Amino acid sequence: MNLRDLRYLLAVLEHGHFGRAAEACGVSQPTLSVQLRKLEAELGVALLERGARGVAATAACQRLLPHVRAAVAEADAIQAQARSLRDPLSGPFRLGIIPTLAPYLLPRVLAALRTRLPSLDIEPWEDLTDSLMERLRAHDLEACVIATEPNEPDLLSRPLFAEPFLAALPPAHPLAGCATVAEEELARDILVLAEGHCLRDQALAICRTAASQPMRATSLVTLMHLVAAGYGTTLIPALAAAAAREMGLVLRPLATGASRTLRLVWRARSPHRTAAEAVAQSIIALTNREWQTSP
Amino acid sequence: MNLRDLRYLLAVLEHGHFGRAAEACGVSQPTLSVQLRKLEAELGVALLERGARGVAATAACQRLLPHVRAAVAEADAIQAQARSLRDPLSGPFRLGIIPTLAPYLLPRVLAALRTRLPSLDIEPWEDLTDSLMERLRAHDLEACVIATEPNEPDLLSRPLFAEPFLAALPPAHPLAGCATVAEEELARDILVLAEGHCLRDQALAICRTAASQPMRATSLVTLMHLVAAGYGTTLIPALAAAAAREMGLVLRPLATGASRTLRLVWRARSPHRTAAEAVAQSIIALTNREWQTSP
DNA sequence: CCTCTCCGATAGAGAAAATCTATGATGACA
DNA sequence: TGTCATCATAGATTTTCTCTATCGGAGAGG
Repeated sequence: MNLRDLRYLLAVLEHGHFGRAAEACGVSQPTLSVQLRKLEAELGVALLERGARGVAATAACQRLLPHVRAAVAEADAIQAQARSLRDPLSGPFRLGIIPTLAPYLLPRVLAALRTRLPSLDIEPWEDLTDSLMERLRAHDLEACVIATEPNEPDLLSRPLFAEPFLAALPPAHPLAGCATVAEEELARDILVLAEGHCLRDQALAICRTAASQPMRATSLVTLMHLVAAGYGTTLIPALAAAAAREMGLVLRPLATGASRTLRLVWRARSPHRTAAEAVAQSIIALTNREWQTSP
Repeated sequence: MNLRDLRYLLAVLEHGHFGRAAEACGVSQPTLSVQLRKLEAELGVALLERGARGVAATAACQRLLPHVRAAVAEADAIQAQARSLRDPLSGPFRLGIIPTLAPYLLPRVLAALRTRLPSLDIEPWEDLTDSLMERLRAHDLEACVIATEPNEPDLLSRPLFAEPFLAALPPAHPLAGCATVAEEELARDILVLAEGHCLRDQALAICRTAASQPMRATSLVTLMHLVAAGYGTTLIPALAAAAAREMGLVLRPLATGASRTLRLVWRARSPHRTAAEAVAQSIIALTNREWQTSP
């Protein structure tokens, strides 16, 4: 069975006339005649009653008609939706982001991304790096923003921007008086996130220490509350600075100026790589401008 | 766009593998490869991401997928329903019947018709002859049972049985004592149905008179009530005899034994003519047996 | 590091299907 | 009883699909 023949059938019924239906379909009258006879033969059911004064649907045909119309309507829907998805910079784009970045980056770029890529339907998805990469491989995400290098042959990535780390201290902390903080000093009472957060590993690596804290924090906000309450110090990424300051923390640059590099990662063969590149480009442009206007 | 290609797409997504999908579809792997590329080109959208380890749907494809599945499901529904309609003695069969016959004939034959033609879905439609014929011509009915000859070139008909007329009298009526009633005598105070009922015209013709009654009755039951109440006499078809007797009317054969002939009528070119003939045949057989068992 | 294997893409030939033009058949209508 | 309108049919042509054979790339494993 063929959608074309179903359309022929609907046309003949609509016009009640093979010739006019053929014209409407842009084919010759014998074509309709042959194809509809073939359709009747295939279904084993007489669909049309050919009278001297026009053509009418048989009762059997009337029973089938709702399904015929539905099938044709679904086909039309496929084409209509495909038309709106035709632009590579359109359609759904599921974007994974790590939790230590999402709440601080998204408010800054999401609205602007919608303006720059109006047909791209960016659906943010927040999770830990490993989960994001797994979803990316499983085609459940089109791209993700992470702070590590993916190092997989199937994946491509592009650096977006470097985000400096800052020492976050309670106001009363001895180091709060220094202009910069040496990583080794921070190490003494540093608090880090729960396992799985890349920021945890990076903080420990930068401070050349291992974690031994009794508290478990699964978000930066929790961590900053702990610091504000005087349990210790921590290392936060620069984009979280405003939130930290609002909580009364003192922020100091690190002695080495260590930073993490955020990257956009996507599957090398993904048909959405064009969109991914465009998203990367846009985030780069937006964050560069941001750094300048509100450092 | 083609239903076949949509099925190919679903198969590839289901198997995640062109080769196995091709086998499932009963075609070669290049066929799927070519056809699906063509489908992607036609829609202008990348549907599949071909990876080293299998094939996956793109985000665009996932948006289209519900419509694709729906279109294929509707096509399957068409074929399934067509299969059940394949038998010419199956499917809906809208059968028109005149009001002076329907309530008396249908109870006698409908159940038996269902037994004899179990897949034929007989839907009775009661109306006056003219309306029935109009609906028949308009393909809103497959056939009708009427008491007149259609006399139209597009229509075929077949006599079902002859139904004698009986004089219906109130018990106190002078003619109630006679074994038979002469039509001229009945004519004096005969009551007939409203205009449009063929029985009205036939009764008046048989009695060689014209109607001049003040009362208007649109059903035999009403008419019989009028007779029972002593407003006059009437002529009823034999199948209504039992109902008339139950109302206390006296029934007498007519002197001439006049009767009406019921006919089944259908469109000469209707694809349901086989069913129509079968229905006619069945009614003939059933009523013949009926006459014998309960005259 | 190199081969081996697996998988999808491609090319070209062949088969199948759809379509066209021309014409036939049938019934309505004047 | 022609004439018109309408759908069906025939045969040629074009388009589309499908096949076999083969290519090329990417992992896997020695």
